[in-house]
Amino acid sequence: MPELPEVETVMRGLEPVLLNQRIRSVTMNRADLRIPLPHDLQQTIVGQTVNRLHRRAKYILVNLSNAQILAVHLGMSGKISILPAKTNYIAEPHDHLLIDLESGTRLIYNDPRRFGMIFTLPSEDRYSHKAFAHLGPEPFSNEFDADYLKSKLKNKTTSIKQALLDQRLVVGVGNIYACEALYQAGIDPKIQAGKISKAKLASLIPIIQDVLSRAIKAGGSTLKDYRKADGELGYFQHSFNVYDRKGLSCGNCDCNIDKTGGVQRIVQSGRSTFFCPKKQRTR
DNA sequence: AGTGTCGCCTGAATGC
DNA sequence: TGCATTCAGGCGACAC
Repeated sequence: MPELPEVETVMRGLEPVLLNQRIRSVTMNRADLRIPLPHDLQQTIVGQTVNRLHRRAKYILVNLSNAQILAVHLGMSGKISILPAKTNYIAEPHDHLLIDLESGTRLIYNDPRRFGMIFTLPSEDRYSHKAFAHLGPEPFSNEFDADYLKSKLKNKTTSIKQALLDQRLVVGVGNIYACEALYQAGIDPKIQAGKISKAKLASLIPIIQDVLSRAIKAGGSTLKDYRKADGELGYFQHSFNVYDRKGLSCGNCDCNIDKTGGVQRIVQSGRSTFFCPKKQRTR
């Protein structure tokens, strides 16, 4: 379940391998992802050199020498592994796309649930493309400040938890880090987004940034489906305060779990929310 | 326009 | 044991 830290980690892992490399060939084993691989992927990217890698929201963007961008979204279960040159490739189930570089390195896109997305776009369409046009600010940008948050959430009747998951408000925050940030801010995930004071929202911003940057430092979180680009495990999951801790103590817990029942799990529009009812009461 | 719900998809975990 | 059900969740599509 890659969120911003996981995508950033994968992007950083790919950068040294891909930068200034020429794409030698592409093998599409299976194109019918939920959003199908473009049929002209091969002719768009083969022979091109990688000029730059970056990240926008949960997309990895690869700038190519022909002014096209290769965009990769890992969806729920997408993984990219790096097979060094002269290493024997052992095919795994769900290896949908192989990209071979001039260096001999092979990149393998594997995605059991096929929720991921891979497509190309002209770099000039970077802001107008429908995948990116609606996206809100990056959580580390200056634009993402208390004034912005307060004005965007004004009169919002939806819960703060759901609001944080909306990529039009701010990008990169998914279910795990929304839960963790609200815990750290002491905000009740159920309360209406429009009812939170500006001061409280102001405090939430550096907390979101802190949770995300600590997760990036730890190499992301390893859950059922996600690993770093080099196949090693991220370890931020060991730092969860509330996520996936139903009935257990929260991070800074000093409550009597036998009495309180510990971390609670509720479902908000089909998504699990984990929170500590004692520490998250702020409105 | 804003909000809520569903479907996509597979594998792991759980239930009977 | 084995089969069936539930759950995970990012995002697009759709309904109201």
